[in-house]
Amino acid sequence: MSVTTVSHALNGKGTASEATRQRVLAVAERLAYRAHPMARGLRRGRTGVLALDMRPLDAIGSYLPVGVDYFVRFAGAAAVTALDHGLGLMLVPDMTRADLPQAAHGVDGYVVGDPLRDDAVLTRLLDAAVPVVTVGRDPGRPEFADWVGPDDTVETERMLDLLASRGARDVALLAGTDDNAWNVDSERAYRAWARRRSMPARVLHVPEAAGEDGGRDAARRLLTGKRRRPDAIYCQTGRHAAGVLAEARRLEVEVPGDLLLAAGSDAQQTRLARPAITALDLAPEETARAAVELLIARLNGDATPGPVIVPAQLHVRDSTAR
Amino acid sequence: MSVTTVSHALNGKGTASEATRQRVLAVAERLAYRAHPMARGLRRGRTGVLALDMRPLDAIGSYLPVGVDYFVRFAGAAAVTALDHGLGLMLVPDMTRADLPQAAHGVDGYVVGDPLRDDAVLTRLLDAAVPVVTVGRDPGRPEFADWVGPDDTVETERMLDLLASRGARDVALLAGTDDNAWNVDSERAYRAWARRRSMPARVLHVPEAAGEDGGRDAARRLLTGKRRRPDAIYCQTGRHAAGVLAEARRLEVEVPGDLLLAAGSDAQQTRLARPAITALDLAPEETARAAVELLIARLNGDATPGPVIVPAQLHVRDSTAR
DNA sequence: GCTATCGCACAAAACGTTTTAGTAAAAGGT
DNA sequence: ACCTTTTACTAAAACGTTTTGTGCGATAGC
Repeated sequence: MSVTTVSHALNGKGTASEATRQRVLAVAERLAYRAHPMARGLRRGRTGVLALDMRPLDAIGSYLPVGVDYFVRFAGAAAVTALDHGLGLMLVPDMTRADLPQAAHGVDGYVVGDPLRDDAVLTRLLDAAVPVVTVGRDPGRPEFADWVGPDDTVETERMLDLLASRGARDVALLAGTDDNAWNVDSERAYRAWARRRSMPARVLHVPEAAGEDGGRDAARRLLTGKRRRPDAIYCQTGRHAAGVLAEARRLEVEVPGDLLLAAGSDAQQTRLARPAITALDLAPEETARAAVELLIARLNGDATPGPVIVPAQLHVRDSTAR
Repeated sequence: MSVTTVSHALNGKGTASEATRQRVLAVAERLAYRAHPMARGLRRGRTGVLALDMRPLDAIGSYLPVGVDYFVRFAGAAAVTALDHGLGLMLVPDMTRADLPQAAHGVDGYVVGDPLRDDAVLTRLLDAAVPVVTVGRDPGRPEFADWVGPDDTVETERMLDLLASRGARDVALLAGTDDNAWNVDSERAYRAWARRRSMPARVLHVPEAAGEDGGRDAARRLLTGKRRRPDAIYCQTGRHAAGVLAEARRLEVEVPGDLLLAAGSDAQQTRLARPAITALDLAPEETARAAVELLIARLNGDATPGPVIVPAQLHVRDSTAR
């Protein structure tokens, strides 16, 4: 029996008789035979591996855009989804490094997390004609539609409406400094919302990396400054929110009594804080699944349906109780 | 110029004159040429990819042996270490699945997290003669020496000594139910320590998956049972400890006044709890680095130095203040 | 001046598949 | 009975490297 026949039988490709096909399958099963992945890859031009590049993985602990548990939930779900499609998922810590492992060039496609404006990694991949899907759009690339994520405008409005419905009349925004769609679109939505309600907009920018300390500093400025104290603070990140809460307590500003508090992304900090902090759960599992599936669709040449919007889930907690 | 010469020049293998070598390198640089990873892999028999299998990744959030942030820090550090050696790191959610991606068979070696006794995944890999390193030993395989992790006996004693030095005379142990080395060795160390001090051993087993609720239940039993209330509780997992703390507060048992509390693994729960909980930081980054490097040594045929012991770091916090 | 030795470059084989282009034999149509 | 189509299988090419072995001119040794 020729190798061709075997290959055909195993892949269901050629015109083999049912008898031979079964015979091949039986023997393959018995020998626990598996096609050598690299030989197959070489021929087919496919590795069977996707890459996940969520920024500074080497800086974990000190800095992560949307928190530690977001990453785990995302990476886990992405790996499982890839597995469901017979693919592997490779972690690429830092695409910008020159000495990228050989393997990083051999993957079939990339999922890139939270691109910055005109993101360098994205540029590199697009130039190399590598299929790529991002989580959140690149603010500098409006024409790039292969992204997955929440509709930041809608979600921001939803949260602001909640705060308003709980009595907030003067909401301050505590945003990050990264130039990504999340920050940009959320701030724009906030300003538009404020304008519609003739509410003066007040935005503070705190580096994501500043974490809880950054939140504390910002809270001090907002709560003790000369200007009238806001009756609600909306923080983009959960860690900033936790910092704000700690500082409010220190200043004896009651949450939620004197101040409503909410976060734009859920994290352990928001869940474990007392009072627990109302937050948007950005649905990392859903997002990861959608991203991997969009990427696979792209690989298969399926017509891609532009961006995939994954709705966030609003967890209303004690920090916004009436 | 022949392909042979180019290959030799790029890999520094053959006998090429310095002149040609430089010429090849220059052109390769200009064209941004990179050897096709799969073709290279096919020939060399190496993929350039390592696999990381830390149990049920699909169950993340609901269950993880040592917590969410342990996983991130471990995976991140492992990926970076692999990168430093020019290798990629693939996430394998579940080795026991039959439909494992092709790619999972093509990797050069495996890092397997916290094996259970006579671990099925480990058996499978060893049978297939795939190089593998585990995090923590397999309790059913004393002869298997390619593992990396803490010396659970030493660390347990260190923690118990701390509790004793802070006045504890009756320490209860709250262990997990997974049959892995961490649980097994810690419990054995605890019992030996108790015997040496003529202290009655009291061990409760709570499923890792039970999380904080499991900790609460156990605390209720320990603190309200007929038997004399212990003056210290040592929990293996941070989440159990957080549950114990919450229940103690509910029962108006003061921590650390009436009860000392410590955890065998650090987590956000232990850091964020009030009072913050004394815990062992199992040094995921160090461990990951050591595991990847041991695996690479194995791949290169270096004489492996048996298990690599990575000391934990003891974070003394308010839950064990005098 | 003849033969080893050496330095340099290259042709060809090998890695293990998939795919293309066939070739016989059997079946079908007139 | 002849031509065409279908069926069942296979030889060979291709994928892009690395490695092995070979060739050839130059230098060195005697």
